[in-house]
Amino acid sequence: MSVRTIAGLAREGGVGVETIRFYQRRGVMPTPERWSRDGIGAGIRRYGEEDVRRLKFIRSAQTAGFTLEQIKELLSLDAGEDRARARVLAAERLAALDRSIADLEDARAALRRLASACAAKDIGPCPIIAAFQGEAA
Amino acid sequence: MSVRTIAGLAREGGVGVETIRFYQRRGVMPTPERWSRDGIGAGIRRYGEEDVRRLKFIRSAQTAGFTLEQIKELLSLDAGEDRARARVLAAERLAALDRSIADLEDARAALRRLASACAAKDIGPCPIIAAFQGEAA
DNA sequence: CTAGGATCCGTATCACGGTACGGAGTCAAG
DNA sequence: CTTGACTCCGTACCGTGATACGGATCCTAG
Repeated sequence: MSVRTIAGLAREGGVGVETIRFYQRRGVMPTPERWSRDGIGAGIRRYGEEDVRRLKFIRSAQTAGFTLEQIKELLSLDAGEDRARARVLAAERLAALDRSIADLEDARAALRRLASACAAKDIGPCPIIAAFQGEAA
Repeated sequence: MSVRTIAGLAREGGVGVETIRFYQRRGVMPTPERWSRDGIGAGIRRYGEEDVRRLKFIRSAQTAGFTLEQIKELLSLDAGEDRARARVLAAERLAALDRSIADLEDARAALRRLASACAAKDIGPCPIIAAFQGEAA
């Protein structure tokens, strides 16, 4: 299983074929040469372990909140060994991540309060709006 | 300051005028009647405290990850006092919120590891890709 | 009463991350 | 050597949440 077609790569990465083609257009996944054994036709592109790793990296980085553009930069930095820039990107994303987590935790707390308030009494309006007021950033 | 124009409402809510009009089209903000003192022209829409609260609620709910569609439903439930449905929505969102927070925390841990690994040594490729591999959901 | 801002409204455009479609080329099994 | 699945490619379209534009209308200060 060291060489696969685009469908195999997609399966291993847990994405659709179209998504990989989309990533190729965006420059975050490489577009390997077509490869035909007999040299007659144009052949079909083949993908290896490296591509699987790259695809998994992309999906991970996405859950960390990186955009495809940032991921592209990260990958090119990795290749180019520009460590300073990579550190800056990582630090920025870390700060953003901290903010996002804090926001979500605030939201969760507010929503929890709302849910118990709503469960507590069965008459009158559910205090959804009231519970959220003043929570805004 | 109990009556304001759309620009005033936008300012208080920390959004643009166009955003409010967008919310009106989406049905999450009301479109009050035009109001002219002399009854001659069509007049201009006026907004009050209730609208400010509603707008703030929308922004808060958005940071909790609700979509505009869900917010619209939440607001209509609040008006209609359908507590059971409101609880279901809240519970669903709470679960999704927990998952999101866990994802972000995982990503943060991975990124932290990466950042220190990258800072530790100044030779060779920055282990960005390596650090993320295997972290994928 | 006029000049200037604001407002109103429809419609267009944007960014992001995909998803879908259709026709032509390619490959592998029977 | 045909058949059927898969690939390649361009291009169109989708949902979400805005943001921009431009002409008509409206309001208010001077």
